[in-house]
Amino acid sequence: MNLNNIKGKKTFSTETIKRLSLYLRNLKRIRDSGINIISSDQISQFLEATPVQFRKDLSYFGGFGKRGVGYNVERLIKEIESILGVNKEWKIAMVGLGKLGTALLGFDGFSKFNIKIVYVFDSSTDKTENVKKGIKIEHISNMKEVIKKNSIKIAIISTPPDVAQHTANELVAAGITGVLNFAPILLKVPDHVSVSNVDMACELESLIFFATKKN
Amino acid sequence: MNLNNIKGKKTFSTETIKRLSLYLRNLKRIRDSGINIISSDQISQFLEATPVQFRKDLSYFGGFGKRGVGYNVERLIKEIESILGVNKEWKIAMVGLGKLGTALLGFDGFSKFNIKIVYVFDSSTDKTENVKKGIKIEHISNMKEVIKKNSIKIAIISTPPDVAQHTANELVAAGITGVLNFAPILLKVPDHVSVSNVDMACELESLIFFATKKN
DNA sequence: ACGTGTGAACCGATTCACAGCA
DNA sequence: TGCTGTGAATCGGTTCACACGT
Repeated sequence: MNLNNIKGKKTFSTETIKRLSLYLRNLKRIRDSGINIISSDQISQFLEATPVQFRKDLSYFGGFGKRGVGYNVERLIKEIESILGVNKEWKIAMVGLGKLGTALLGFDGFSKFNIKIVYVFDSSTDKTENVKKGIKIEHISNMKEVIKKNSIKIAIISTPPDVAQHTANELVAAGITGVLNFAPILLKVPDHVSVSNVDMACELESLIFFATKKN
Repeated sequence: MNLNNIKGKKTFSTETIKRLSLYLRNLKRIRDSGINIISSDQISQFLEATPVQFRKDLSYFGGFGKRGVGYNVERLIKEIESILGVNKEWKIAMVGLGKLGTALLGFDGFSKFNIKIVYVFDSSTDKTENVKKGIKIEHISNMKEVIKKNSIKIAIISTPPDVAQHTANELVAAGITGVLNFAPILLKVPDHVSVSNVDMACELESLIFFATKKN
């Protein structure tokens, strides 16, 4: 049992954590296809990861496999869920209900991961008191209070870029410690807050480069 | 003038290209605020990149600055657009018009980058001949032909995971060389095809880890 | 003097090679 | 024997330090 996440001495990277999330999803699919035991070699065929990387990533949090045998799929799912902290439902907030925010709400792709957008805030008053898919849209002036009262920790910023930093400041003041940021700007936040930037335009533009320059 | 993208000897990474795209967007905002000349030190304040990284990234494609002075914003924008190949309009295709695909179409966040989703394919016949926002939704059986005929090079896969690989195969056969993949599986494609995976659930799950484990 | 451009040094993540255990 | 778990080696990307041009 090796716990590297001891204060000041974490040897695993952000990528390790993202991969754990990916492993988890694939393990669930493997479980659903009726497989109980799997080796790192077998699972690597479903993944953009080598068998060693899979084992190494897991080794940061303990050894969950049996030498000479492999991994118990069901147990590994439970362990990774526990490591990530996704073994309970997460209620998260979203700020900004423009085109992007509306699209994200409609997409609703997080609910099957036990992540639910339950609070949505927007500055436009005509959306206030509006209800979309059972979610009450509240005015941004209530944001701080609602987030504080309900101890929300994770928020999605889907506001226009020019108000994103201000929004982030408010969210941090309200107790948010994780931000999924869709605004194409660099958010300045305190050390205890994590920001993950999603930028599909950058992905597409780099794709255009590689898809047309390769030979 | 240094061209490292000579066959078999490219020294820059995928990250370099993604950063160029990010630089481009920020340079445009800087231009719009009326600034003509900027140093790498100044621009780095808008970015998650150091001044050296900015200069290094550019140096792979040539020296665009003036020593002792800085960079001409307008010229740099033109140069980066030319490097990425985004100095013309890109017509791209989308396959799969479920919740995610519909959300992406509604979001329409690519059009301001000169990237337009002009062909949408779906297997459901009741969506066929349908028109959304001026885009004709075609049945997937026409996909190969339409993509070939119009020389489309980039496609978005927003199908369910179980048909994503098959879709990718068809797309590659039709001449696609770049895929933005939203399906949470590993696509197997030939070497000349680039795949960029977008997985917001992974982002959120890793965010939950860091946002709750940090202290 | 000032800021760019870049080989060299550094550092962190991945991969290797093998010890350890069922 | 087979596959996991992991210190050591390797590799690649970032940062340093400084030469160069204006």
